[in-house]
Amino acid sequence: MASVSKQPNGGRVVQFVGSDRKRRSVRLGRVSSKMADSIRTRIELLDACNRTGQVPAPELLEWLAKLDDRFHGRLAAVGLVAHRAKKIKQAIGPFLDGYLKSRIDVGHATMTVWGQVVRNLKQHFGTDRDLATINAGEADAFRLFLVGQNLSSTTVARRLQFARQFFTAAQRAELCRINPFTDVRAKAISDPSRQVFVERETIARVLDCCDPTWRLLVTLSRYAGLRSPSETCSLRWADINWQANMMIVQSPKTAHHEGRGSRAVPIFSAIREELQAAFHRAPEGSVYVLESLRSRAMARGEWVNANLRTQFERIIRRAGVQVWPRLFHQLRSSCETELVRQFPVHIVAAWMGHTPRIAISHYLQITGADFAAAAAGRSAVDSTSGAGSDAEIVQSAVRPAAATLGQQPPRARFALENSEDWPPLASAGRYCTGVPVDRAGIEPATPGFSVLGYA
DNA sequence: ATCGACTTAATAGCAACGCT
DNA sequence: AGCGTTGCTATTAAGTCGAT
Repeated sequence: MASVSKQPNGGRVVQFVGSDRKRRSVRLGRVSSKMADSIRTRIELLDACNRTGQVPAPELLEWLAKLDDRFHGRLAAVGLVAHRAKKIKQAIGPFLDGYLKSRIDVGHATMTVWGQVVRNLKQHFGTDRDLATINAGEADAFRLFLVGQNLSSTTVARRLQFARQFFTAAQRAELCRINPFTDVRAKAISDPSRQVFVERETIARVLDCCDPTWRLLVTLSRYAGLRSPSETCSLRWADINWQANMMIVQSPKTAHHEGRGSRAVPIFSAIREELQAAFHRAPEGSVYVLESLRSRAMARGEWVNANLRTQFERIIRRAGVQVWPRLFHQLRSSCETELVRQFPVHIVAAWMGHTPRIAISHYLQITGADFAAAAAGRSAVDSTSGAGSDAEIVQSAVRPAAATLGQQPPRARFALENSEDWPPLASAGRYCTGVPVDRAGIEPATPGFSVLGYA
């Protein structure tokens, strides 16, 4: 049926007559006679299947599947098997651009971050590079490239994670066989030097240099722990329940998680006055609390980089205060650090809109006040000024809810709802209407508003 | 009807050819 | 150098036919 012969150059060739009666040769290169013979047997089997229309045995199919493209191509050339689907060369640049474009499901900020990784990948590999040819070693080299950019370890880790995600997408599209980034990981080590506790005295000096709008923004960041600009700029007057001392904070960052598009946050004593003053100032029909900043942070209904940082740094310098790293984040972090001195971490984490685990690993700080209090034999709670009043506000906020429920005392209810990670304190989406509030009274009535969201 | 010798066509094996 | 094709020879399978 088929024969093996040796060529002058030492290579072997299997010859047979195909079903079209033409003599065909399959070159094997320099292989042992034993190997050549086993291939000859398989070629005979394939030829027989071709003629009789039978499906090759599983073992034979497996052998075929494992062949490299080159040799498989030779078998296909002589009509023994069908040609493999032609591999489309996919350049990395166009693929990544297309991938980003296709992901209409992610937010603007996510797209910005992904764009940075795409930029890095294009820089390192070149836009025309066939992504199927990138191996794990080169993915390792990309990691070192990122390290060389003087990025923090968390950034490197995160960007590698995104690179892995992009290549998984390519793999699923069958544009590459393996994901070269599967095992390329970097340990994210948080940099404690970027953790700063912004003292109340410090922020007071900064507030003195703020215009009213900025006063409110900074106050909401430092004393209610809102994310800026996403949450501060999303806050509406309709979200504020003056009587219940509670506001519903819209949270774009976590909106993609079930039930975490918004949360209830107490109107702490430290923010109430600022909020009320802003309410007085607000023009008739205002919807958003920080309308003017919002218009700068939004364009065509999408978030854009508001770059609050530049202006904030100017204000801080004007106040004669040294600029601290991660401006708004550290205000939020300082707020949470203070709050856990008064309330259990699971409650505070719920107000902050994250889990206790995130609070502990990224937010809670050790401050000089803790050392001072410990040395003086007091608990950290005692050392926080104004603790009593905030605790009262929280109690007053919780009481009506408990009354509505007519069930457990408020504390028990909180513990129940927030025992592990998140069940949301308030599944607040249901009463966030976005309807402009009538500005007639300073404490607008909000009928049907239940604090915990349990009507 | 069956067997074996002989003939012939098809196929196998080897090596060289010629192109890229 | 590597590849597919082709020429030539050897081998095998199939067909033919006469002797039994």
